[in-house]
Amino acid sequence: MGATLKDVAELAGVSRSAVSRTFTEGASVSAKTRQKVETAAARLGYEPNALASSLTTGRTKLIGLISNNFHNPLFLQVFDLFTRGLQERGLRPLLVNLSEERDPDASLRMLRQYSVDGVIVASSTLPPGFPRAFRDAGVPVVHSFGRISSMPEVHVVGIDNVECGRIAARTLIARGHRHIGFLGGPETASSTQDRHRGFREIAAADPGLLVNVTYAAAYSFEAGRAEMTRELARGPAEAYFCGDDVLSIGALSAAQSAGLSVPDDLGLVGLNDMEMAGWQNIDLTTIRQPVRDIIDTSIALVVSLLDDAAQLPQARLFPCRLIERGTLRPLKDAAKRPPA
Amino acid sequence: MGATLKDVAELAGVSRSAVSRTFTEGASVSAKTRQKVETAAARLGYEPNALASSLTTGRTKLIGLISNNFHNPLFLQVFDLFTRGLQERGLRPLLVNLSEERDPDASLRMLRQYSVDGVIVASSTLPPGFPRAFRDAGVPVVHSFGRISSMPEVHVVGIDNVECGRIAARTLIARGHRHIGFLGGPETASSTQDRHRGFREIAAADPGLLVNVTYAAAYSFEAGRAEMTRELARGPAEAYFCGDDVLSIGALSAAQSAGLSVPDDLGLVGLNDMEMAGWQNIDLTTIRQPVRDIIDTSIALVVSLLDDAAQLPQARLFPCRLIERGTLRPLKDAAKRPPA
DNA sequence: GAATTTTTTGCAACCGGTTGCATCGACGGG
DNA sequence: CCCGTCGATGCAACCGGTTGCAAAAAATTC
Repeated sequence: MGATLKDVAELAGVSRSAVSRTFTEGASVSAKTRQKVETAAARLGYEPNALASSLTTGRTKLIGLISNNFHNPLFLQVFDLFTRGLQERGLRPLLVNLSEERDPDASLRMLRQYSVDGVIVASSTLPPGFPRAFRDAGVPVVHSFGRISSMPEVHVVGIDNVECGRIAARTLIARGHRHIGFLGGPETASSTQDRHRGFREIAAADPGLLVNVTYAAAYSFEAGRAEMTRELARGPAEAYFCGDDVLSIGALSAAQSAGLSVPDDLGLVGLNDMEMAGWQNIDLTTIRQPVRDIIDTSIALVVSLLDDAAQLPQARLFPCRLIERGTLRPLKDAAKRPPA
Repeated sequence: MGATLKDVAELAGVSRSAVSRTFTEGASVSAKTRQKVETAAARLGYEPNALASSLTTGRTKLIGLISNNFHNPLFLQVFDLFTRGLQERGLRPLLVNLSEERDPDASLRMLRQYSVDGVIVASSTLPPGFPRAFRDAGVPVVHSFGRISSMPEVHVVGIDNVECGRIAARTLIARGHRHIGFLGGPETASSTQDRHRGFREIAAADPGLLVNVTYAAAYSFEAGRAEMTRELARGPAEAYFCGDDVLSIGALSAAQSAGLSVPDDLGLVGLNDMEMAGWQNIDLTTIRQPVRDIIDTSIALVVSLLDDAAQLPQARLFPCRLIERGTLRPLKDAAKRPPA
């Protein structure tokens, strides 16, 4: 359908190599031939075939962008930033949806068949087998929003979930609550486990503190609402740390339906600080995850790995911080603050 | 890095063609050679290079998935359904973010360089130049969520926005409102124009009806909230049709901040029925856009165009329907209903 | 103006596959 | 037993590019 190198070469009256060189950064071509080639190419509407060239160069500039978070509003922003960032660097995201029962191996084979130059997994969990499979294939992998470990199998960029748990617990205690709650996502999620660990650690250091721990079935509105409804029936804590903003909004909804006033009757702290947390009719106090930093770092990392895939897997983590809004009561009185 | 056809051929003791054929659907290979080849391939961890084969077959199975809606929560669902649907058919979505000032021509060239087999544009507006450029290149284009026209330049799958405007106006009138409002997105958006047309058409047929028309600066929460705040100051209608759910939620928030009770003091009808419209603490009455149907149809269409790109551009539209929730008062009394 | 260096150019091989064509062998029929 | 048929196989050319190498051309030096 489209014009090829040969067509352009013939029209311009030069060799195919000459044409190839004019389209290759930093190749040696005289101004005259370049001129001839460019007018010929323009006339034919020629575009070099990136796939054909990848055969000899060994670079496709394709990056597999893998995720299973197609229900978390935060990830719309994540996809936006990833696609923009990759595009700006001349890389093309090949999007892979790993939701549901889809066989991860099939996706893995697919990515190898398309010889992606690198892979970014944007998900808290990494499908088993991915690290080894890609290492064997020599394809760099960056795990964004992943669990930070001291001995990572692949490069990880994310937040310190344990520390988030600590921040949350400290915050709830600082607000004067003596009965606090942890409302996590699925108990099997490593992010939930890590946050619980940090939360428990701080709570345990405070004798006499009452702690409720409960888990929602999913990181979703419905699950949050259902679990909080159950919790209200069981006898709730005064304030909860929820493992995600959507979960928090579900819990908020349950509290409102029960006629409770937030933050007076029930306090809530979320996690993520997704856009809607700031909406005035939600106004969620939450712990902000530095999404932009994580993504920028992930992209920079994958770019650097393109040149040198052999770097030892590292974990890079970013600090999170509390965003004060309306679902948690303010500090009781100045006296409780540490002296300035 | 990975094993090639040649490696497998040598290990299996057959020709390269034999190997190629065992991996090609419907090629003629004896059971014996297939066996030899498969064990050799398994031993080497061989995966055929899809890009190399695309060179001769002329098919890449890559589909450009273009969008500029990376801020509308509906589109997370849209990406989910598109990626899943494409994957299930063995197609690979190459995601393109057309947000902001990015040069559409650059994306266009990129898609040609990667020889995508087809393009799906998931956006209400189509970048100018796309239709011709792709037609010239012989690449099928499907415009999802696009404006329906009787003389489409490319295949369009979407909803009838004019009819949505009519439905909204009829609904507001049926609820007994005599002063109704249209709160659109940006006035330049064709979707907004079409909806306004339908809305106005019905309103004009009802003498004595008061109509406010106003436009938000964007399809966003903040814009909806700001515009409704202004409208409340100016003297609002009794009930509004908002051009999008997020916009509606912004308007809802403005009403709540002003101390108005919804739907008693102010009625609201949104459009899209995105997931959060059903959340109990939002509970938005809205017009549902059949997202799944649009996407399934778009994918089926692009698949059929892969075999026969010459089909004349068609517009396929789906009906929308009102989803009754809590932001619009119910029908006043049974007497007003059409007799059964 | 000749000798030397540097730049430009084309040739040909190669990247990893596919495929038309001719050959080869096996098999069934007469 | 010979012939025709047909499936299986390999050869070689091709898909659309890139690149090492040597020759040609241009620029520089003396």
